[in-house]
Amino acid sequence: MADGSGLRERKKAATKAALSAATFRLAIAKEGVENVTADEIAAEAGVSTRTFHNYFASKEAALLHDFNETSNALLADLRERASTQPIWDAIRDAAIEMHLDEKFDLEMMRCREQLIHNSPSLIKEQSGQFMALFSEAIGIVAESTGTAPTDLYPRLVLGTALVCIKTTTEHWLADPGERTLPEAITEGFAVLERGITQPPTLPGN
Amino acid sequence: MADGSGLRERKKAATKAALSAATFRLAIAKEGVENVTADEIAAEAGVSTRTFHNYFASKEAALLHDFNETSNALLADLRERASTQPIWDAIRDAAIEMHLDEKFDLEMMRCREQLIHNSPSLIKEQSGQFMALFSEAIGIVAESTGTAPTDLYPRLVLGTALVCIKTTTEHWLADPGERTLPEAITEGFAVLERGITQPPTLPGN
DNA sequence: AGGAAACTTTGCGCCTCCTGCAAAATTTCT
DNA sequence: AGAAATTTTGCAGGAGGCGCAAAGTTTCCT
Repeated sequence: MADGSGLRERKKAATKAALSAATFRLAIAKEGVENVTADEIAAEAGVSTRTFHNYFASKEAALLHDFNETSNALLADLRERASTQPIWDAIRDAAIEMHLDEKFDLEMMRCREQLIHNSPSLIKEQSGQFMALFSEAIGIVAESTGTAPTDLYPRLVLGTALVCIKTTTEHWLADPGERTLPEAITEGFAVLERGITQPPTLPGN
Repeated sequence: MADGSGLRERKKAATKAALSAATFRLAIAKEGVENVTADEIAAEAGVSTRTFHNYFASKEAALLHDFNETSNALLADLRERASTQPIWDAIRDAAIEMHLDEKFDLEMMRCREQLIHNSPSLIKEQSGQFMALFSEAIGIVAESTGTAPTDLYPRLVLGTALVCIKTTTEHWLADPGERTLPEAITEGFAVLERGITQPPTLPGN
C-alpha cells in the first residue's frame, strides 16, 4: 500500500488539499498571497502552523499545489505517449489531455491566473515549477529523439513546447472566444511546426 | 542630470555593483547563495546590512544584478532595432549584440551558471526576471507585428525567442566547441524559423 | 562660500518565514 | 491490546525583509 490505499495516505492527501484550498480562499479574499500569513492559512485549514510547513515550504507552493499535481500527471502521460507518438505530438496531446481531465472550473482558473500575475513571488514559484518540469521531462524528450539530454535540440523542443502550452492556455483563459482549449493549444503548436516567423494567416491570433 | 552624470548616481551604481560582486564572491567561496547571509555580504562590501536591503530585495537579486542589466540593455537595443528589422531578427540580433558587448569572462559566466542551476531560489529569481523582461518587451513585439499585446502571436514569438536565447546560451556555455556564441544563437533561432519539428540535419545539436 | 534642500546611510524594532528537535497524539500492524 | 511506525504540534532560533526617524552626504542656490 505504497500510495493511495491506506487511510494514512488518503488523510495526508486530504490535508494537503485542504491547506491548498484554504490558501486559495484567503488569497482571493485578501487580494493577494502577500496579504496572507502562514498562521492564517493553518487556522483556516484547522491545523497547526508547523503542520502547514510540513506540507508546503511556502504559501506560494501551497497555492500552486494543483499546478504541481497537473505537472506530475502530464509527466506520467508523456512517458507513455513518448513510446508511440512523435515527441512533439506527444507533448501537445498530453497537455490537451491534462486540461480535459481536470475538474475544469474556468472561473477558478481565471482567479488563479489573476493572483499569479499580480504577485512577483507567485510568478517566480510558477516559473520554478516549470523549470522543474523541464528537468524531469528532458530525459524523455532526449530519448524519444535519439539525442542526449545535454544536446541542444531536445532542449529547444521541450522548452518551446512548454512555453507554447503556458502561452496558449493563458491566452485562452483571458478570452476563450469560440474555441475550446484543445483547439487553442493545437493552433499554438501548429505555429511552431510551421516556423515561428510565418504569422498565422487569419486574424484573431 | 537624470542619470549617469552626477556623483551621486555614479556612487550608487558603484555600491550596487560592489554588493553584487561581493555576493558573487561569497556565493562561490561558500558553494551556494544559501550558505551566505545578507550580513556577510554587507560586511564584504563595506556597508550596513540595511543598506544592502536598500539596493536589493534579496541575495538572489543581488547575484543576478548583471543579468538584470543585460536585460535592460537588450530591451533598449530591441526598441531601436524593432523599427528597422523584422521582429524575429531584431530579437536575435539584439541578443547576440548583448553578449558581445559584455565584459565576456567565460569562466565567470560558467560559475554563475553553476550557482544558478544548483539553487532553486536562484532558478526562481532568474525565471522571474525573464518574465519581467517578457512583460516589458511584449509591447514592442506587438507593435512591430501589428498586433495587440494580448494577442497570441506576439506572445508566442517573444516567448519562444526568449527560451531560445536562454537555451542556446546555456548549451554553448556548457560546451563552446568550435562555435562562437553568435553562431550558436543563430542556429537555435534557425531551428524555430524552419519549424521546430524538423530536426537539425547535422549531428552535434 | 555658506547654508538650505534633497537624498543616502544607518540603526532599531518588528513581523514573518522556515527549519530542527523532541514530546504528544494517532494510525497501523501483529 | 500493545508495540511499532508515523504524524501533529509547540517551542526555540536563525534569517529575511521592511518602516521609521536620526545622522551623515551631496547638490543646489544665492
